Amino acid sequence: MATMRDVAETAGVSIQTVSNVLNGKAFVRPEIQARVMEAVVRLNYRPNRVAQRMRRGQAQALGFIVSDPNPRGLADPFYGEVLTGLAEMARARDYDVLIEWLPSDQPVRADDILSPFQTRRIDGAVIFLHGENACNPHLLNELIEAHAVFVMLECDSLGDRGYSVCAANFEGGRAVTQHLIARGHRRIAFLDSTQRWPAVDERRRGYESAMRAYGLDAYIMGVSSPDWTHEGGALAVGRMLEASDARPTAIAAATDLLAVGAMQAIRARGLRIPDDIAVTGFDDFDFASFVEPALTTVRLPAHEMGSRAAEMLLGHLSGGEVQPRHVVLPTELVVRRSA
Amino acid sequence: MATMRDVAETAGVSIQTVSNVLNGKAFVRPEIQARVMEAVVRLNYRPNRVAQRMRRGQAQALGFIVSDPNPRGLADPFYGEVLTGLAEMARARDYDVLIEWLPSDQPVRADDILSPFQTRRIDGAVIFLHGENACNPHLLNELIEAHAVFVMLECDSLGDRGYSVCAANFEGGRAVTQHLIARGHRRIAFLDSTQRWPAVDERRRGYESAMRAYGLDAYIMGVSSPDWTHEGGALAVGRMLEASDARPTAIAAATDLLAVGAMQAIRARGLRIPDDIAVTGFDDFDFASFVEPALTTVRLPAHEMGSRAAEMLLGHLSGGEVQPRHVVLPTELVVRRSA
DNA sequence: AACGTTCAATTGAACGTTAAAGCATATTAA
DNA sequence: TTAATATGCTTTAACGTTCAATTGAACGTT
Repeated sequence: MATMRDVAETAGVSIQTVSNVLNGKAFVRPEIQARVMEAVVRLNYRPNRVAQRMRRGQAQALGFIVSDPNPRGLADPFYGEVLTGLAEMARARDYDVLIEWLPSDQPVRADDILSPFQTRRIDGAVIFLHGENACNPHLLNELIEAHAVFVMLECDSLGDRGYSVCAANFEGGRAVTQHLIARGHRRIAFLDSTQRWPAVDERRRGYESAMRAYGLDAYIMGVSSPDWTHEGGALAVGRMLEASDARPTAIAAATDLLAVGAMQAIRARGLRIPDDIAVTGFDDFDFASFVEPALTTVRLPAHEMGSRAAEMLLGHLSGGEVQPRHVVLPTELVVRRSA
Repeated sequence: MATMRDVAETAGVSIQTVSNVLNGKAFVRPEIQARVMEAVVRLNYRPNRVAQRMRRGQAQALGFIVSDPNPRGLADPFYGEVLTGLAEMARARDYDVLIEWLPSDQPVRADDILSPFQTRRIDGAVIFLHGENACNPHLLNELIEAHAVFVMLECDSLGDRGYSVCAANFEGGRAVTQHLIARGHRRIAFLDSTQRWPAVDERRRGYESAMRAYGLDAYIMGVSSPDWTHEGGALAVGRMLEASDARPTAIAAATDLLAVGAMQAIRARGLRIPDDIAVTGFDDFDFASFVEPALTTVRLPAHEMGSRAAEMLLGHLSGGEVQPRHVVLPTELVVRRSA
């Protein structure tokens, strides 16, 4: 592989001049510029990014740090979409994207996240933490104190000490509940995990807000173990259907996966959707339009979350003032046939 | 951030001795080792990976290079699963994983793939190319001639000049067809895109092989535009259902997405699955068990494809002989209710 | 003619690490 | 006792690039 030195020798100039031509930092005579560029092409020279990173003291790379106990890992399409948005934006600015998948289901330690910063592999990171790790104040404090540059997804608890990009979970929860109410439902249950997760708490508050606005009683169904899975949703809803005399006419699930579980349990008991019980989800996963009946749900702006987060990181890294520090991107009610 | 120099000064030894202690390259007196380690802990020293990469002349990073015209990008769960397997293996060997998403739907150029190698950002790559890019011999030749270290997914046309990891597409196609035959079907159509794609060609050959073995006629239904989508599948199957007098009793689709499209078209005409027409897919996407009826399909070993590919790359990079060069991982027939 | 300016290129040093050679000191062999 | 060998740490140099300082020429001013 040709180095700058080779180019310099071929063009008959100094190494620094080659650097100047390539980076446009200083004025170089057009004639010499042409000679350098010719050598660059002839030798098929490509700058050694590692040497650049070394000399410039910056990694020119962003990390995508995800912690999720789910064994399917990054296969969750939400991550893929976020990552695509992130990768597109990074690519446009010639930054690399590094994947940091934290497989453990134990509490995330600050070191797990700081490590790629400390070893100078990334300049900044988009961080998504699942469940109870999501807004852990101790963890966040450690990151701030270490001066890590990062954007949290679905957690805006850092005020002016941090950046975040969130979906409008509250509004989404309210919109889907209002939709159910407008369809005439009055007994509407919210299907949730018992494991806390701030993003989902917002969805539930949106639901509660809508219910309150219409003077209706909220009814939270907690799914415990297996958490956040369709099996868990099916189990919880199944139990409810057998026990209950005043069963709800609609179930608003906190995620599409829980909604699918609910649908399975409902159908397994010979009930019809949406006639006997309406079901809504949240996320608008791929399969939402494939299930029968197609799922009414709330779409997350996943792709844009990735690109906006990258934009904020890159803005901060290039020294600009990034405002606002906390972005909430709109969610969208997608009405299909399940409610 | 502390450097090796700081550690050396704190411990009262030379920089090289610190390096020796940390890398275990030369014998250092236990007493001095302890002093160095103490300084490392006290200063919270972390090796600068960029400097290591620079000095050692290797990136300690693997790329995951994907080209897919689909605008949803990496959101396809297949990529997520592969990536998870890749990331786990890389992490275990302390390699980084770099995402290289080639968004274009134009032919992939060798430079797109070579660029991260030439700029020294990766040592090796797992490459997945979609559709007609997949086994483009010119492209592959250029990669080989540039001495790029890579493992192709779903393309084994390189003989002893390259590495590959494939799913047993042929066997999967045969197995699912045999399953349909065993269920009594005789008129079985294969639902495919008209756009060529070697991995899917294998599936079709598996289908044809099974059909031939039972003396049955193959019937290929080509889906053109929109390619590889469920809309495309629905359109093609819809047309077939209206035109045909001798309609098939089963449809073996080349992908789950096409299968879902087929199911929608079938249901839209008031026919029942599997009673009137049985449907099978290929991929075992998340939603395969959520559609109604749950889809009989063939599971791809996506996670293992990622980890095996990483293993081969790492093996090659550490100078070992990697055998075999071409790995075919078993697929698994997953029988659900659609066939 | 002497001087300061500007322009266009060069030179030297540095980023943090590791390979290789170097140099003491201690140990062994003749 | 002396040379050969082993041990344990240090010094030097280098990876490829960019920053900062420097040189030398051309030019205009007084």
